[in-house]
Amino acid sequence: MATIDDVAKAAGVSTSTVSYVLSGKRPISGPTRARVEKAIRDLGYRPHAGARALASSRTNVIALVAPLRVAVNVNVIMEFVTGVVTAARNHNYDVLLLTQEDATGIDRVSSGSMVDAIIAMDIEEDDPRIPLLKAARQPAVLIGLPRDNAGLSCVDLDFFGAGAATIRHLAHLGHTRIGMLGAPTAVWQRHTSFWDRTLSGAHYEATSKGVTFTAIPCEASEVGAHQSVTELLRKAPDITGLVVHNEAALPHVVAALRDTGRAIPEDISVVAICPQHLATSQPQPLTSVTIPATAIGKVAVDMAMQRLSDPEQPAETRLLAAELTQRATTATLHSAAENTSGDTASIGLM
Amino acid sequence: MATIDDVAKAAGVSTSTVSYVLSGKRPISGPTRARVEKAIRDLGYRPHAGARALASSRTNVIALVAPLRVAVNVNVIMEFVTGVVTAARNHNYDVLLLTQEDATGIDRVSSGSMVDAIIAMDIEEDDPRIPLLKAARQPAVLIGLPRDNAGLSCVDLDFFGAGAATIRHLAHLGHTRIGMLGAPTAVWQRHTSFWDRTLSGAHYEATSKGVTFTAIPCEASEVGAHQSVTELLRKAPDITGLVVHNEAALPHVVAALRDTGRAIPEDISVVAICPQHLATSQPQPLTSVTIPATAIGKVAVDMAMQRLSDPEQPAETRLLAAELTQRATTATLHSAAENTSGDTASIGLM
DNA sequence: ATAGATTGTTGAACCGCTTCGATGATATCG
DNA sequence: CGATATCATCGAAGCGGTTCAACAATCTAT
Repeated sequence: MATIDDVAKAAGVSTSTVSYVLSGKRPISGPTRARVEKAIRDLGYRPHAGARALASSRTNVIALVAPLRVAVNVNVIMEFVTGVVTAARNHNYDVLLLTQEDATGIDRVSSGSMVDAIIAMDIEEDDPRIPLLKAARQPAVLIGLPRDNAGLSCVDLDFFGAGAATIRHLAHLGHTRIGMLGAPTAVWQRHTSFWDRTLSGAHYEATSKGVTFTAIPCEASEVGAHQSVTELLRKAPDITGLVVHNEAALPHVVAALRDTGRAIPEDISVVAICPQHLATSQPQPLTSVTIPATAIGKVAVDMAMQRLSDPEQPAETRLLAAELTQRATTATLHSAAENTSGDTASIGLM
Repeated sequence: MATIDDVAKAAGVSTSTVSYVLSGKRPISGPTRARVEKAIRDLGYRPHAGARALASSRTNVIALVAPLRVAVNVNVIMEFVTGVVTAARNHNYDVLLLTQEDATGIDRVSSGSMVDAIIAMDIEEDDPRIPLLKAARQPAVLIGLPRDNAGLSCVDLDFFGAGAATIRHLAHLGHTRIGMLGAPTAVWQRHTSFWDRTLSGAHYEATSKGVTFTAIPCEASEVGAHQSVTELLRKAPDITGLVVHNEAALPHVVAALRDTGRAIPEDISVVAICPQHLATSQPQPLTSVTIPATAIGKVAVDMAMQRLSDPEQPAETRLLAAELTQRATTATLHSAAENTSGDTASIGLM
């Protein structure tokens, strides 16, 4: 492997000149720069990452802490990861992948100076990683919103707004009895931050709009989806609107509703909170609030880069606005009443 | 950050002694070792990864090249990644994540000495990455089996054997008209290695067992699955056995078969090639050949480590034996005949 | 013509660790 | 008892870059 000295020799300049050509931190005359660049090309020279990291205290690597268990939401996670990796490359950064499960990971890569910044996803309200991230010498960006985020940058979809938007949309269409199928019980109990916030937003909007609102958990499997639909319809048999915030269960929920003889959107309107491709790839495109996973990943990287370039930069929290797109699965209660018994309509007036 | 010199000073020894305590490459007396270890603990010392890499030409990082596009088989990919990351940690290695799309990635991390080895997944017959991997100074391990694998280590499920096993199983149950739904057209055309081999194995076994065999592609979506099922039943209306090698389409295929009025396994036996959790999590557990993704990821890492510890170690190819597990979706043609018209049975005798 | 500023390049120190050869102290043997 | 082997530790030379102070050469203003 050619070293920087080999290049310098070949170009007839000092090693520092080569370094400055590479980094652009000092002006180099045209002819000199050309000679150096030729030598680099001829020798196929590539700076040694370790040497560079040692001398400059920059690794050009960021750590990404991701939940790699076979999770309910692999699709969403994958999209986050893709967004992060792609954005990182645009800043000339590579990504070191850590699993949530490897508790020592954060400390290891941080105090070992393996990375310049850390991005952690799937953050819970009281996430055990928070103290580690605060203690790290490198800036950290969380994808999610923990209870205590002092000194840490956070990005996420405005899930409170997302929850509210779904209710507002359904209420606007005339629905007054609304149900919600959410995360699996485990996520619910873990107080994963996104889920708590969706629920609050929905509750808040339901209260202020005066509509009844019933939310229950939903497992990710086909069987679980059927059970949850059954239970929800038992608890609140008169609902005409349903919010589903569970990517994995989505298709099964739709199927289960049909199995009960309910037509979508004639008998029941359905709005999802999920990545866009999931909403549009269904046989009947779903009205949905998009989870812009790729965009969030990109913002996370950008925030990390910002804090690297200006260490004085204070931590900030950025919540991306929720946008609801109406597709084929929601309709006004009025038009629904045309195709169904008067019961539903009268209930709507209660 | 404390350096090795700080530790040496605190322990009253030379820096090299500290280094040898850490690496164990030279014997150190009990008392000395104890003093050094105490100093390390007191100072919270962690070796600087860059410095270490520079001095030892070992980074303790491996690169993993993964297809991060939202692929049909996110679940499987995720499982490979998990297997690799977990296994890597057991060897005290971290994982740098590269995307397939970033063509420069392999060369960058290789010639920049960012990693000690490279693992590439989702290999095609004539994969454009092969020349890059051969040119790399670091050992490479492929998950998949390209046409030309000289000098490269490969691991994969024995997909030829898997394809053969599905046919053998169905033939053993008396089925003589067998259909197969495979990868999407794109994968088929790309000659992704696993799919070609499954097909060959199935064909080979079908020929030798004298059963008729019809395979067509299948897209990953619900709509695509329905279309493929319809087309297959048009081309080969008399099939009593079906092999599905397409994780994403699996549940939709099952649903589509039911929609045609066929009961599983009474009217048609179904065997899948997919990760185990997918087969068992269906409402009706599927007879399947397991894709042991986690295990393959682990083997890939182990092979890489082996070649690192002994550079003379020649490249080898390891194909994990395919194992078929019978569950609820396959039955003998005889018992099927009891519940169906004589037509099927007579065709079975042809 | 000369002091001062600007531009382009260099030499050398340093980043933090590994590893090899050397050294002194003990143990082993004929 | 002296010669030799063994054990534990040390000093110093890299590994391959970055960066700073300094210097030479050229340009501007007086």
